[in-house]
Formats: sequence, structure tokens, C-alpha cells
Amino acid sequence: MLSIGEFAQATGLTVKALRHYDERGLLVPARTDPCSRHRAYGDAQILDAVLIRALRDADLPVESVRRALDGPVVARSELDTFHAEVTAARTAQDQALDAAHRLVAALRDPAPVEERDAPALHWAGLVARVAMDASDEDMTLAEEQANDACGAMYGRLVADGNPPCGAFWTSLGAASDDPETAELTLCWPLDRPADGDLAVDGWEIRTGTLPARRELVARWEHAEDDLTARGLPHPAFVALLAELVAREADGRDTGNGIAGVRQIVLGSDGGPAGIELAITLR
Amino acid sequence: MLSIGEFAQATGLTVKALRHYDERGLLVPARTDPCSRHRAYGDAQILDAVLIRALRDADLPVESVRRALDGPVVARSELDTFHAEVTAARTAQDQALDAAHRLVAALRDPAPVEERDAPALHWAGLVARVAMDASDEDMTLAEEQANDACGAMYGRLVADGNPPCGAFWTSLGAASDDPETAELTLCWPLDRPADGDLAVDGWEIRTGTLPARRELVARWEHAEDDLTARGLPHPAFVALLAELVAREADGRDTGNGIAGVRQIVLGSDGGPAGIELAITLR
DNA sequence: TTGCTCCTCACGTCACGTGAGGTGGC
DNA sequence: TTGCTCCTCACGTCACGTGAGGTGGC
Repeated sequence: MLSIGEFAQATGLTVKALRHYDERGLLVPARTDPCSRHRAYGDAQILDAVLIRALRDADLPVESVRRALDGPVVARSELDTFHAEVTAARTAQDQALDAAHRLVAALRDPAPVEERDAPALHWAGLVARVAMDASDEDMTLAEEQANDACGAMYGRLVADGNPPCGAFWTSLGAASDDPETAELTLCWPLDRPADGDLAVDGWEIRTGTLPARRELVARWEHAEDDLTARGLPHPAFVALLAELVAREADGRDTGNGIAGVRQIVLGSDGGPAGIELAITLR
Repeated sequence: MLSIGEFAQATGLTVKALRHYDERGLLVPARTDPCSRHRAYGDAQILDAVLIRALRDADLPVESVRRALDGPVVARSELDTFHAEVTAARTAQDQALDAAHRLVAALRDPAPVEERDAPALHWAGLVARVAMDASDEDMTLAEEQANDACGAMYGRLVADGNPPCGAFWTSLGAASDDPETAELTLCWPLDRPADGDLAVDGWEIRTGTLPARRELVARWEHAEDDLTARGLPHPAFVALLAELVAREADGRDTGNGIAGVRQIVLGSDGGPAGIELAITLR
């Protein structure tokens, strides 16, 4: 029989851990003095203790260790289960670390941001509604449908003799009736106001005129890659936010903030591919 | 200005987390209504929030995230520091998982254990004292010194006309005067009692006679490899412990337990290399 | 008698999550 | 007025570690 201190020495477990395992029922001493409550461990308990130590050193949860004490077959399966969890967690963490690195890089080398005067602009747009918690597949599907509809609207505008006169853009807002749904407006710029009867099957159409205004624009001249994946904000958006932070610190104009951000697709007019993010200053 | 709920939507942080970061001073709302205590966040705070989210998703501690908010240079260094910690922790966990796998394997395929009658045996041994918390280098040094001393004693015994008559063994105990020090006795078996004046420079000598007895023996017939490393018990010891557990469960003889375990080195007589661990049953 | 080990609370760790119970703004 | 969001405690998580304060055995 060994006292708790001797048993701790023999097994490499701490006295505190041994008391904890006693409470949890993992490793109950062979005897506990009913009067002094001193714990006494048998030699044969060293085996369980050594197994507990090995599994806990590997960070298996105590409940899993308890099951593993049932025998080597269970122990093996608990180890395998845990190993799979560890592998998955490491993969997720690696992705998160990678995303964090890319965000920090975007902060250190921000996309260029400039102020510019923008002329008044007529526009017509399709309204696409997307659930906030949409899956990637849903998003891809919605994107295809939206692309088709934009093509259809382009054709209509040309047929009406009022063809788009510049780069396509998108602006994002929450749906007024459901905060869980995002509302994307996919817009073409026009030389003159759109016809009142403009329609595309199955889509809500909106038209309007942007007044002449001063804009703050971030430009990202790279082909679309996976930089926006995994919930990371787009580098151009990061740059725009950083500019807003700087302007706020200096007390400069920040307009309405990011409420009315427009995403302008570059490259369709033969210029460099990429996107611009624009907000209105005044 | 965004309410806490809107800001949570915009950033992907939870409302609870945002309140937590406010308390901790990580991300204090641009304004807090002094009456209702409602929090209001500015658009520009989205940048900090997004960075916090990215770093917390990667599991950086909150204190580290706080420092990272100082700027991209600090953020980069916090990420690198954390990455180094993660790598070290993963390596340690991999080693622990490997050790646990080997222990479970030793439990599933235990080394053979047998009972045997052992004849009475005279012996002479050197006493080596090793601190419990000795480093690996210290252990290696002590092992070399002990090997030299054993060789010297072997020569003395031969010169005395009483040469060792079987396999060398080691037995382990705690030093009587210091529980932090282990006492290894390195023994040669002899045909007749050792001379009283047997001596090896700088070493304590002990002699005695093991009575005829019944032993429980676990045999491990493999060359010494790294299976005993990293604080894992030797597979033969695991087998011996498992046998003790089985015998205790059956109410069979377990002698004095592992108190008097002898480690016998096989192979010096031309037989298969390996070790035996023996305890006395009666 | 003096140390030494042992004992049992009770609280701290870490970054929030989970209610409970209540208040403010549209 | 009714929901809805927001608020502040207070406690739970996980596996022990860290004292505090006290008792038992050699």
C-alpha cells in the first residue's frame, strides 16, 4: 500500500490530480481510512495510473480516459477518435492562422485608396436576396442565376436603345423586412433614365439616379482569387476601413461610413481586372 | 453608429464576445449611452473587430490580440510568436500520443509472464544513487560510471576465485535517508558468498543471499530501444503490472508487489538479448 | 514535541456561453 | 401596448493549481 504522496512519486501524477481522479471516480484508492480519510493505493493501481498519465499527457479529455480504462481495445479506439479530433482542429487552426496572416498583410500593404469626383449617374438594377447564413453552394447557385438575369437585363437595355455606359456595380444592404436577409442590388449605369416598364422575369427591378458626388474609392487590381474566402473581408474593404479609421482619427470627412458601399467590377471595358469599392463622402 | 447586435452581425463576433471585449478594454464601443448603457459602435471599429475575430479564430490569447491591435507590425510578431508556441505544443502532443499508443500496444500484447522456482543465490552488488529528477545527461553519465565500476567488480570477483555465475541484475529502491534519491543495486550472482573485504574505489558494496523462492517474471526479448524513453514504463514492467492486476482480481498470490523488483539483463550468456523483470512471490 | 504528510474547503484559471430577471426604444 | 433588443449579474465550462487552515502518525 502506498500513500498518496508515494503513489504520486511512483506514477508521475500530482497529489492534486490523484485527489481529482478520486473525486471523479477515475482512480479510486484501494482503501481510504474512514477516520483520517487518508488515501492508500495498491501496487496494481500503478497500471491504471500510468495509463491515465499517458492519455492525459496527450490531452485526452478525462471522460475519454475513464472509458479507456475499460481495456486496451477501448483505449485504442479512444486514442483514434481523439487523434481524428486533433487533426481536424489543427487543420481548422491552420486555416485560421493563414487567414489572419493574410488580413495582417492586407493591413500592412493596404490597397490604394483615393478620393475622386463622380458625375451624376442614372442606373437600373436587379435586387437579389440572399440569406445571411447561406451555404457556399447556395451562394454559387445564386451567383449563376444573378449572372443570367444581369445578362438578360443588359439585353433589354440595349434593345431599349439605352445600353449600359460604364462598369457594372453591386451595392449591399439589409432587406428592410428581414434583417437575416441581405439585399444585393446589381446595377448597370445608363446615359439616360431607364424606361419605366423595364422588367426581367422573376426579378425585382429598381432604377434611380446617383447625384454628382465625391467618393472614396479602394481599388484592388487582381483577378478574383480565394482571398475573400473563409469569412475574411476583402483586402479592398480592409483598405477602405483603414482609411475610415485614419480619417476619423484626423477628424476628416467620413461621409455615411460603409452604409452605402458600391462594389464596381473592373476589366469589362478592357482595363485591368479587379474591383473597386466606393463610398460617398458628400 | 451600430447597435451591439448590428455590429455583431457585421463582424461575425457574438454579442457576448463584444461585451466581453468591452470589459477587457479590447474593443470599447465608440459611445455608451450613460443612461441606458446601450453600446454603440462606429463603422471604423469594424476593422479592429475583424482583426480580433481573425486572431481569436486562430486561438491567439486575448492579451496577445490586444497587443496586436497596436498595428500590423506588432500583429505580425504576435502571430509569429503564437505560431511558434503552437508548433512546439503540437510536437509535444504528438510525442505524448505516440507514447500513449505504445503503452496501449504493450497492454494489448503484453510481454510473456511466468512463474518459476528460483534457487538460493549469493550475490554482491554496487550501490548507485541517482536523484529522482536527474536529467538525461546525468543519467547517461551515471550509467557509464556504473558500467565501469561493474567491470571493475567483475575483475575483483574473478581475481578472488569467485566469478559471477549467471546473469547480472539490478534492483531499485528509494534511499532510506532521502526519498528524492533512488538507490540502484547492481548485482552479480555468485557460487559462494562474497569475500568480506570486496571493495571498488568510490562505491558502496553490498552483499547477501537470496533464499530459494518462487518468482513472477516478465521477459522482454528485444534489443534495448527507445521504448523506455519519455517516462513511459518498460513494456515488461507493464506486463508485470497487468499480471498483478489480474492476480489481485482473482485473489491469487501477488507477493510483496513491485517493492522488490529485480531487472535481469539477458544475452550476456549467449542467449537472446533482452531483459527480465522478476518479483518474489514467496 | 516537532516536522512531515495528509485532509477538506474555497477560489483562480480562460474566454466566453447560458440563462435569469429586468429595462429601454420603436 | 407589444415585441424586440438591450442591459447587468451570476454561474458553468475544464482539469486541475494554489493557498488557507487544520488534523493525524512517527
